[in-house]
Amino acid sequence: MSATEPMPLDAFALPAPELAQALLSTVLFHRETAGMIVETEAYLGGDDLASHSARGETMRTRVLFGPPGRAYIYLIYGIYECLNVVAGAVGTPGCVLIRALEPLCGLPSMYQRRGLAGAPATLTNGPGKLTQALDITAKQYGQRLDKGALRIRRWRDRPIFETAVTPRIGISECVDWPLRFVWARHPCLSRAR
DNA sequence: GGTAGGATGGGCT
DNA sequence: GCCCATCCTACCC
Repeated sequence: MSATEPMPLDAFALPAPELAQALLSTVLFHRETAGMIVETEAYLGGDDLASHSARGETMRTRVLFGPPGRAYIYLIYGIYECLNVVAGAVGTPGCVLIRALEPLCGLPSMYQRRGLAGAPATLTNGPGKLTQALDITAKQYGQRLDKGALRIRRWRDRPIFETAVTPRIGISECVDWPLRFVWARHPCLSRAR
């Protein structure tokens, strides 16, 4: 595959469902490790009751209401961190959850951070797994993703792949909304479909 | 192949 | 005090 190039900050200024699709095949870098994004979910503002922004702006959700291209990171089940990319414009609290990567660089570090053996796909085929493998924590809350230590870059020549759309995983509201986007049949997805 | 249960802590009512 | 945008292990087909 060809080399990567920076993703300009204004490329993140899309409605969450469009950004979720645009982020497929881009590469997430942090601390000597990197992986290609193959699974995302869009979370909307307004009437999307599954979104953390649905109950308004709080200390935790503050970054969702600001400019796009920032990291929204939260602790889930007291154990795992989940990484989201803030989408849209100021005041529109959409975001994109990064759910799975294909490991590309620094696999020994990923195995060490995960503390488990297994196939490379198991390093990053889930939202809690990939943050552990790339050492992404609440310390990165609010950071810009177009440049810096935690960054997203895109291939100069975007690979050709098929996108599939499904409902989101693990939520109890808006369960049928088609807002999960995957690289179809990719071996590193968190679920087969 | 499958599922049931526990870990664990911050956010919110 | 309850609820999680999860993961792993144990156990059962």
